[in-house]
Amino acid sequence: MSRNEFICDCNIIHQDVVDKTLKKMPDGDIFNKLAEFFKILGDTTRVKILFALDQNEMCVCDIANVLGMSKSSISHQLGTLRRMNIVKCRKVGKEVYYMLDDEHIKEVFEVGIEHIEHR
Amino acid sequence: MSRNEFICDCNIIHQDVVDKTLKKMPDGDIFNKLAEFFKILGDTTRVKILFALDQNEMCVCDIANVLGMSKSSISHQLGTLRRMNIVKCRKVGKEVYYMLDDEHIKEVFEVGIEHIEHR
DNA sequence: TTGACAATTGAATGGTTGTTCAACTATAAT
DNA sequence: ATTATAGTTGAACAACCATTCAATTGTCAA
Repeated sequence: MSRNEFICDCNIIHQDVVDKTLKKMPDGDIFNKLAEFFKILGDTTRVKILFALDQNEMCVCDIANVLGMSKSSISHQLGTLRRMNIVKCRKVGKEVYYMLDDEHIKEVFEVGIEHIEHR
Repeated sequence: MSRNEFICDCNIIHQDVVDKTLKKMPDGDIFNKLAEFFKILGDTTRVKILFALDQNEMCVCDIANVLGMSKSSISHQLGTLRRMNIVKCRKVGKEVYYMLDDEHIKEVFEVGIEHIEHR
């Protein structure tokens, strides 16, 4: 009986490969954070917002009009992006202007586009 | 009455910015594909699988043991990754060995880690 | 051919999430 | 003060998704 039978419903086939790989796996939290970050980019609306903000800073109303969506849903998404430190904003009178808060976003997009266009 | 009132619940504030941005927005499908790609990376299990496969090619059983998860759930996720052309596999007898099918994955990870560690 | 095992698959389930709706705050103008 | 507008927020709903469970396929060994 394998000692792994308690945590997994299958036998190890290559104990050496498993051990070697386990040793190289970093602390578990980095994976959660990475996935959390990519999950943010994994939505069409948010991707469009970020692309638009990469052109100009914009107020909520303008973004809503560019995307053809309601102010409310855009505001919800901007809140998500702000909480993840991907965008920041400044207030001018009644209006709130949003802009990118991460230099890497464009880089990330480019690598993603490379993947898509390569197929 | 603004002509946009029919598609959006708010008035345009900066018509020039909206027009300029709309002109720069690429065809809508690229955003769907980008989001689809990032959504795949937006899951802890899949990120771990990809990190592990970046070390060695591995069979389903070994991956399940490295992650401490069931063969079934790993197989489901590998199917998703295969359908998105992010991993590929080769069959040897009863076993199926999986490996990365995208040179950019490591790059994407690195940019993601940059974002995380920058805060 | 029978039994064992690696892997896949479909259905079911519980949790997550994006949008809508309505109510609300804050600022500006009349 | 009152009205109008920009923006936010919480609840509700529907759609989506990751894991589990059970059944199945395909391959190897006895």
